[in-house]
Amino acid sequence: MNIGEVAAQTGLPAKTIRYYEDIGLITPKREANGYRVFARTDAHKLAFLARARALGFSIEDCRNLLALWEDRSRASADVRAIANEHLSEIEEKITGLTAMRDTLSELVRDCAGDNRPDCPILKGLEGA
Amino acid sequence: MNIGEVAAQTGLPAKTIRYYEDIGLITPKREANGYRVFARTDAHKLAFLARARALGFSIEDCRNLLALWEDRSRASADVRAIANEHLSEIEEKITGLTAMRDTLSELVRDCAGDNRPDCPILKGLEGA
DNA sequence: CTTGACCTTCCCATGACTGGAACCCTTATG
DNA sequence: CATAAGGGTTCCAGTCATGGGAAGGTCAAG
Repeated sequence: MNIGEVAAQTGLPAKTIRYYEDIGLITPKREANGYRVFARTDAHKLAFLARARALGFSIEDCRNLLALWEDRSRASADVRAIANEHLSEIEEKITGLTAMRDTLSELVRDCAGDNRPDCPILKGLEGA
Repeated sequence: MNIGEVAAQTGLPAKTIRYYEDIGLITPKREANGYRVFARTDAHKLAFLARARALGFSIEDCRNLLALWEDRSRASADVRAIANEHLSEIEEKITGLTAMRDTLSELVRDCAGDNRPDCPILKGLEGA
């Protein structure tokens, strides 16, 4: 399989796949002409990576998850620890964004949004 | 006012304040010795920027908001448009993160998290 | 006179890509 | 047989909003 095909299969851009090789997440073989050859296991790894990234795991988390995935004698506790850690980061982000949204939507609600210069949004940004 | 004082006042790191000067958000004067001198208006601008950044506005949004803030003949509609645009970006992010959280917490919930290798989280990442 | 706390500029690094240039390989067509 | 299209390759630079750290100038206190 060439890079284009595996890109189409996994939904990852070819550029990203090359990058993943660069940082050592995958190690596809090469043909005589220099082209990368992706074995089925490479494609599986990339699909795994695509899903993990879609769930917001960092590249380093992905590296660790991939290692656990390939380790037949892993402990599911190790996987769970990574996932749980990530889960609380996500929840923190949601909390922060929700606070932003609430503040901002109040300001927007109070703003007439017309031709006049008077603007509660700017007043809100100006000072407490 | 020197940079340290205005940093303490606004809560912005000195590095960030220098960066804001670099990209033209503020233009503090200089003393004979080369030190930046922050007038009260500079400090106000920085406080404004700190609040806008805390609400997640991009630097470019901040630049535009700052221009509107200083324009006595602005239309509040212009401010509102920027804020509304940003608001929907925030809401998109919240939606995406919430979806991640839901998927991930399901996987975590189903994972025993013990010494055994069997792991629903990895299975979930492996394929649909 | 020296110490320590400021301040300055400059360059490099982050995360996870993305864009683009310049070039090679393969196949189909005029 | 030349060429054009559509793969592939490497390498370099840019993104966003800073942060780290080096190398050095300035200033007030002891």
